[in-house]
Amino acid sequence: MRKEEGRKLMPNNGSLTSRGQNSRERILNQAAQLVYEKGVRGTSMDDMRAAASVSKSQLYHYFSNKEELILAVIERQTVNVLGAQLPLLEHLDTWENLEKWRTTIIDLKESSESLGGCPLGSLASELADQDETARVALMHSFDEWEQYFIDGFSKMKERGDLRAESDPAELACAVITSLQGGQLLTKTRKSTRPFKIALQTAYAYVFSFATNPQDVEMAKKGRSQD
Amino acid sequence: MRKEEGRKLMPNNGSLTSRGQNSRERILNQAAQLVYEKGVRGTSMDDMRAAASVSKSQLYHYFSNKEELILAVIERQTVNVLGAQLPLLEHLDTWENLEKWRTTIIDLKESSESLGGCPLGSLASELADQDETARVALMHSFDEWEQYFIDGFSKMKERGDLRAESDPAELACAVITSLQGGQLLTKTRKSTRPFKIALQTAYAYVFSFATNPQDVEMAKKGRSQD
DNA sequence: GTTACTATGGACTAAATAGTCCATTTTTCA
DNA sequence: TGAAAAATGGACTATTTAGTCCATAGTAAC
Repeated sequence: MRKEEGRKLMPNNGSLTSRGQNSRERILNQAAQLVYEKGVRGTSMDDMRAAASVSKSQLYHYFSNKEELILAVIERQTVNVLGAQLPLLEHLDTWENLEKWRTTIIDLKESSESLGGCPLGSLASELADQDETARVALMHSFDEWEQYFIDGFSKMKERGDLRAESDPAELACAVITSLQGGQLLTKTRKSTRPFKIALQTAYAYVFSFATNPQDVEMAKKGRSQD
Repeated sequence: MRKEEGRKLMPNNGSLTSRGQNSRERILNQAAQLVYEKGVRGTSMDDMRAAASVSKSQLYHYFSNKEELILAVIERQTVNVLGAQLPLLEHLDTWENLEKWRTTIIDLKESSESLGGCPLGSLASELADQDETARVALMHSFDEWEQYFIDGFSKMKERGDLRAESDPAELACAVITSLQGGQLLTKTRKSTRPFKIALQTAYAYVFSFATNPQDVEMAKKGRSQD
């Protein structure tokens, strides 16, 4: 009961007690988890209420309706997904680091028992056609994700690792779309094979714009030797 | 009222009158359409009932419950999706025909107003984790789809268009996953750009196994001249 | 026509759903 | 300490949902 530190005096955000923040967090975490497992329409407000061990009035005290809660879930999952890869995302500017990102998320996928697809992809598939606000939010999540790749590829282009006719934005889009397709098929087939093939496909496309293909080979070797 | 021909005597399948078949078809078509637009959980049995202009008892006369109806929808959408590309799918064994398939489905996507994603992909995203029977059915749908590519790539390999170290099954998987990822992002971004980039990415991967890259260039030129 | 089967209409139920409302408890801070 | 604000408990409602049931109408074939 004494684990939170930034306590008392001056509510951290819009007039929320630390107790209140705690409740709100619990709701949001449980909601994100449930929605990931059962989908938005497959998760009732009461399911989330029960999972978070709060009362109905609390649920509606912190989120005025389901739509708003789901919007918060989208933001939360964006932070979760990008956060899990953040240190790697920030340095996607060498062949070696690019390789490291790939092997890391493949290991992540392979070690997890879920095979449940990407939280953002699942939300996008369910909501893009139903809720314009959610669609735009998810689009921005993908923008944010792609931007790390755009930045990395741009640096590689400036440095001369990628040829002048390469388009960093296009390559970034290729990586994210492939990854999403891979997640979807992997979830459907309950096998990581499509995921790996999809990433391989996207990478081959990126590599095809390499100025010195030997650099790419070296980066791969460096990985497998390690 | 006289449009159906295979009428009378000997019910075409399990004791269904032509009138009955007509009702069943109407339900299935409307269900497929509604589920495509609003998702499985977003479409109630009553929605489908109303759209098909049938009574509750009819709905449950032809489909014993929602799960079974959705299973029928999966089969129907598989036929719809593959059927729309069938003549092209059956001859994916030259660079030129491969190009023709790509340009055709891109044109299809671009001309349609929907931008609503692939019906099979959407179903897979919603159901793979929820309904094991549906997951397996969808997996088989993707198997069937991929098989056309496996067959085409195998022929190209035998003929020497694709190098010996190429793996037709892997290339087929690359095409389908890319396509699905492209559909998802295109639906989220309301732009056909991701769809086109995803296909471009998959094709570049396939082309990278070409024995004679000039053949590929010729096939592309042949398209753009036409 | 009569018999047997198929097709249809629609009322009905039990459970689940999103959301409201008000009373009570706990915390803040002057 | 005491008033104001935040947090909580939980009953309640109106609607939607999947699914049942029974009665009636239509059709096939002898």
